[in-house]
Amino acid sequence: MEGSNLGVRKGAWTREEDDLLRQCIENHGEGKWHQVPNKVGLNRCRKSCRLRWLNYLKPNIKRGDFTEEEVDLIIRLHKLLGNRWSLIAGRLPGRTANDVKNYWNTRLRMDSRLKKVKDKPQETIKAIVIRPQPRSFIKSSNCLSSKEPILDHIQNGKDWWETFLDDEDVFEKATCYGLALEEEEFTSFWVDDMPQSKRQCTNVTEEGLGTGDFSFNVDFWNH
DNA sequence: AACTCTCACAACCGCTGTACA
DNA sequence: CTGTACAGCGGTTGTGAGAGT
Repeated sequence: MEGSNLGVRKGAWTREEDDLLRQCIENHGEGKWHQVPNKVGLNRCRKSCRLRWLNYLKPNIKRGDFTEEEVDLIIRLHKLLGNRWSLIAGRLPGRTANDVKNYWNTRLRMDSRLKKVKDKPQETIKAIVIRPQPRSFIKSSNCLSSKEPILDHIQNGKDWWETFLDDEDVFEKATCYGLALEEEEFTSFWVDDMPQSKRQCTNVTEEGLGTGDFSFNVDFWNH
């Protein structure tokens, strides 16, 4: 049973433990966390290993203070998504869910900037969260529309975004999320299951943004 | 110098969702 | 359909450093 690992070490990680974990991930890759302790002789539970890697050891983790832009994004996303820290962190390259959560709990919860947003009259801010749902893409026209027929077009076993990047006039199906803050012209769009490194952020100029009637013009670029 | 308090961050715990037999 | 194992998430706690008294 989880949590009853008698004799498993707890508390702060040592440099040696970090090295063992890093070595294990480099050799075997991420995932299969339950096997990690045995593979390298780490006396830690799989949760502890996973957390240490994701929050501290993983390459590309950004250290240091959050920028104004990041803080602004956190506030906006939290207003839309609530305490869904992993989703919020997913929009902040190099930041972890734990980082965002800690930052929120220690510095932003009582921040005056939040109060400003909260105090705005309800009719001046309209946050629209497009829940995960299938959309179709037409690359050639840089257009995304729910009115297009959704095609189950799976090509050569590739992930859909691979073909999306390679080919012209490719229709693909995906589950996507969209966010839009009316008035402040903040809009973003991302696609579920797309690896962070390959995610495409978008500038979205919206027309008729509302329930069931989407018509986006999308500028794509790669990270 | 010694003690207390506060804050930021690391880590743990309990729970949920999912895959699979 | 049910039980089990696992990954992942959010809430909470522990801890160390620095500031204040």
